[in-house]
Amino acid sequence: MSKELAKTYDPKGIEDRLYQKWLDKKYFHAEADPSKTPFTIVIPPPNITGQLHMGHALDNTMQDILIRYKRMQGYNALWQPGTDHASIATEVKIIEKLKEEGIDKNDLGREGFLKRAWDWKREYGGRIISQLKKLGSSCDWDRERFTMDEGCNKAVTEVFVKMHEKGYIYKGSRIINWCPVCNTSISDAEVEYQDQAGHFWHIKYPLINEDGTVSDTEFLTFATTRPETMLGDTAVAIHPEDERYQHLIGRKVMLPLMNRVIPIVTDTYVDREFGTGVVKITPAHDPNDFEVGKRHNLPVINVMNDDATINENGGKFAGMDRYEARKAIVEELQEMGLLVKVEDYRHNVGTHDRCKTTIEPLVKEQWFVKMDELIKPAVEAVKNGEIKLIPARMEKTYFNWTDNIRDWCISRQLWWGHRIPAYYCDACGETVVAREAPKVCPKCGCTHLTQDPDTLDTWFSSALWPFETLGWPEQTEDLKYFYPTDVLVTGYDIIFFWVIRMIFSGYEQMGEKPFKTVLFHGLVRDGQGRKMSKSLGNGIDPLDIIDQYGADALRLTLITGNAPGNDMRFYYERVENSRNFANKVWNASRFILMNMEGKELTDPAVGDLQPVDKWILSKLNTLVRDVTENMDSFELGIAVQKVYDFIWDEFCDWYIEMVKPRLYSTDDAVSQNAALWTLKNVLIDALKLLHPFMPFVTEEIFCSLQSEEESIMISSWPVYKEERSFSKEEKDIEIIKTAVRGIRNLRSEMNVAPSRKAHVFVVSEDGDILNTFTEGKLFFASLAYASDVTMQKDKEGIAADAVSVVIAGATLYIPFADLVDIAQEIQRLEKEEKRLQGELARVNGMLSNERFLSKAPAAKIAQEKEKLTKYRQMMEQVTLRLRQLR
RNA sequence: GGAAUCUUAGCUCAGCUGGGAGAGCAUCUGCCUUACAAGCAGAGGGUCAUAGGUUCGAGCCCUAUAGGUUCCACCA
Repeated sequence: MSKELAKTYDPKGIEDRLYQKWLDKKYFHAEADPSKTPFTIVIPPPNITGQLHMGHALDNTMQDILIRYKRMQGYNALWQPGTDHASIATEVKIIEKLKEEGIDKNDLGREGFLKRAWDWKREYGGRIISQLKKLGSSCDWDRERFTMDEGCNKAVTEVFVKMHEKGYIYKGSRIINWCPVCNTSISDAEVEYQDQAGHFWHIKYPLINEDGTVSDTEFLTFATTRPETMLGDTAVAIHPEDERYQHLIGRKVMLPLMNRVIPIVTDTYVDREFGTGVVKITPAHDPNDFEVGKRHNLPVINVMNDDATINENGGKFAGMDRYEARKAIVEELQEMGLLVKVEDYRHNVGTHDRCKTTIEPLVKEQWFVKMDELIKPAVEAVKNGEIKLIPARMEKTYFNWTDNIRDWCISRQLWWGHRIPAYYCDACGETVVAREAPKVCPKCGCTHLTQDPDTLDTWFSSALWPFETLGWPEQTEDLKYFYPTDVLVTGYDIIFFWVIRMIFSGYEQMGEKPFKTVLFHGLVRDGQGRKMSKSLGNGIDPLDIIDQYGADALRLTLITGNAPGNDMRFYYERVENSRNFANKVWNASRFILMNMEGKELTDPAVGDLQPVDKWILSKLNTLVRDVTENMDSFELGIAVQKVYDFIWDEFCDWYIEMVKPRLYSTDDAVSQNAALWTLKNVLIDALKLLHPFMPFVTEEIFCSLQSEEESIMISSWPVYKEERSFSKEEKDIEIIKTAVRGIRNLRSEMNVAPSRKAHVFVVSEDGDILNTFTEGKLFFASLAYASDVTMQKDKEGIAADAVSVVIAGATLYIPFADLVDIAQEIQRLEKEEKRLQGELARVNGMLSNERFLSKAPAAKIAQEKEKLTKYRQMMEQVTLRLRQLR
């Protein structure tokens, strides 16, 4: 046990060694076991393309804290890990890599491309996992899953087929968001709106006269930000009640450049106040126009190819890029005298969140999930508290989305992902959705069927994550035991992408919520509050921080002062502080180990414990209760702050200092044993409370105190013990602390050199000297040791003692009250008096209110009565003390 | 346009259901005291954005105003 511990804590080597030990001992592994209560968290699966960033570090630290806490509490804790195939992100990366090699995706063909993708997955998929391990994550790695592994594939197909059977999945021609660069459709959630500078082109279309000729005097003027879409115009719309245009209802206009006669329709979608009150209608290239077109049975003319060039429907502009065409069209309209004016205009443009390309709304055949029915249980669950969101304000964001939900476009024109299990008959075109590829067409008997080339949105499989990882669609023991999971920890930025979709999928497939609580965290920003991003180059690599300061320091930094759902800024100063704290714990432990050297500890009788011992035990006891409460309500930042304060302030700065003289003198073995015993036991419990946050340093010390074979991570979480609550001692030591501070201040004010020692006389009310001390290295420690003498009480229970201090030849007689300054004391007491008056009024009011007495629970009434007594006593004391002081 | 959220010490932020104004860093003073200078002991520094209101009592609840951040929707 006695090994030399370094003077400063160096996490290097220690962390890897301990992690390997935990792995070897299989501490992270969980098996279904009906004799124990499960506690389950599924990891938000990181992308296989990903590198660990601060967001991951925060997310996984929080999960690890919860898992370690529950594991110590005796729960069967499972942290289910895995990775996500991240279809589009991965596909883009692979295409980039191929491009470097001079290979085009299409040259490889689907099979060849997928082979490359799987190679990529094998090469890089494990990278982020090993990075998570550096962080200390106690995931059950034996259960690692991948969203495209066999089980997940099965789950995806099963869900698709089932939902198709129920009519929740359908194929339809809709206007979708098309990314011309990625060449795929994307869902609404993937569109990111950016404020961009653009233009507002005011254009006029000539009206058609009654005789069918094109008017050269009558025009209809409107404004557009996208003139090139005019090629696909099939109407012009006005508001039905717009007085300015009543005479035009029923007439037609000539679409210039295309020489197409199109109708004027009336629709309330048109805002009379905006622009000229006239809107050109392009059903194929604008979501709103599409809806208008449907209402008026307008033809849908698609004028664009998938790469956003104009197609053959665009007449002579065919082949041009959309922006080229825009220029050409505007020029031509100007020549024709149909361009009225051009204004600068800022507006929001939809872009693809991955590649930032301006998306093109296009009408395409795609697969959709019908949301109106599916979303209902998901809304209900949050409304009635079945699923709790933390912080609660996230519910508003949640409902904001669910209330305005639209059908989910799930097909992607990509290769990397789950292929849609739909098959088309080559002969008759019949669509078959099935778990297995059909051999013959059920309609015409043809044996040639082709599978839909599209794959599914990556979030389609992520939505099944909480149950597919536990074995679904098989009814496994794991699934029955661990589902529903307990907590989901994630960033608020993917509430729409992922959280909601998991919730409705859980209810739809399992008939049960996927998790009980969702704990949201914010973004980790840089020191200037900016998002960390590659393009800015302001990202801080968590692995660098771990390398430099240790994983414990990183974890503590991420958790302290971080409230749920709030963004935080990352500062190196704070990491240093965290590292310093690890060092503080290390050194306090070293001190205790040194003093325990060669001593046999025995459990002391309660009577052998000194007031200081009882004080720290009592403080610890309260801490245990508070921290446990905070942990249970997911207030991790508050919990760790309390542990931090206890260890640094109460334990190190006061208790250890106060206890030193007992350790250094050999004349009282009983007292010494009590001190050592207290030191060791308080340290162990404090380490346990700290372990979820700082697993490595706590384990290292724990093993030095106990034995290498043991582990703090499977030790039991401390519990509140009534018999360890010593309120009298707590109060006494607090008074001593005040006295000590007062004396220190006095010395400081008098500017006395530290070599000049003070003499302290503890004097009773009658002026009898009860004890004397000489200030020295262990000056206030002596005071504490003698606290039973010092804290003589007067009849009213208030410390009436005083101290005399002799410094540099001058004798000062100081009643305790003076130490805190009489004026201040009076002020404080007056405030207290006022507070108590208010409190008494409140409690009195309550206890004389019959409605309260009849309706409130008995416990509450008893509690209030207790308070009343307490407040009365306090009031008496305060009044008395005030009289004395005045 | 709708919504959320924030405004607390020089900086960055905690402060849970109303009762003590706090932490880290920074600044200043004094200390290498045999666990720790990555430390110890102290100090200074705040009308808790502004104006009202509710309450015995408001950083916290309500209303309005100003400024910031974010999300959603998007009017061509």
